[in-house]
Amino acid sequence: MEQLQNVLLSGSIPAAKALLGWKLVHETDEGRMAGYIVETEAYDQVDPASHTYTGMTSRNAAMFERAGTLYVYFTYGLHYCLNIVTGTKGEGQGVLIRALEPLEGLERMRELRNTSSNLLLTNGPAKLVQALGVTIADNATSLGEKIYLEAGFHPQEIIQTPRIGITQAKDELRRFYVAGNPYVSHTKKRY
DNA sequence: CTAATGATGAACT
DNA sequence: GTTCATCATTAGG
Repeated sequence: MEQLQNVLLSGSIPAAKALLGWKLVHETDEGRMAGYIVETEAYDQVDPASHTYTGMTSRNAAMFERAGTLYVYFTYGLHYCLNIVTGTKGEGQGVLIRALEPLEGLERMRELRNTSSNLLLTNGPAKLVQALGVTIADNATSLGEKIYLEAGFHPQEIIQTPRIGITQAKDELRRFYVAGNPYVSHTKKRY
């Protein structure tokens, strides 16, 4: 975890890669939900697609905090997504968690997501936030409170691609995922 | 199977 | 008024 903090400090791109395989845990009153991180994207202040590109606003302020802060934002009028802030305080960068492989609390996740398919539980940034029961109230809190990371597995192969759902800087290779993992977003439905 | 679209609100020009 | 780091559903082939 010492190691992890150093990687988070080193910048969003190495952090996005290093976070793959870590277990993201949320302790709630309804139980513990957890999953391996299998897909991420890196954002920083020199990136036109980043919320921090044009500077600090009331929405993105958490991204300018120190590494390990959580940035939860509301988008498209109905969805929330979760980032882990990277870099030093004031840099405005972070890693978007795009997909998890569900591990613990599946029952509760299916309830929150209103689906019976495990594959569709957490294979997208807004989906995993809903499945884990994360809310806007968690914005600007830190890893180590109700939400934290535990050591997981070491990915065998990591694929790097352009990011998803953006129009700016669409050719920058800032998306990373665990090769062959069925819970990666935009995977064909197979159930 | 793939493509189009509606939901729904905050931030920005 | 337009854009958006999205998703579920519907229409089409």
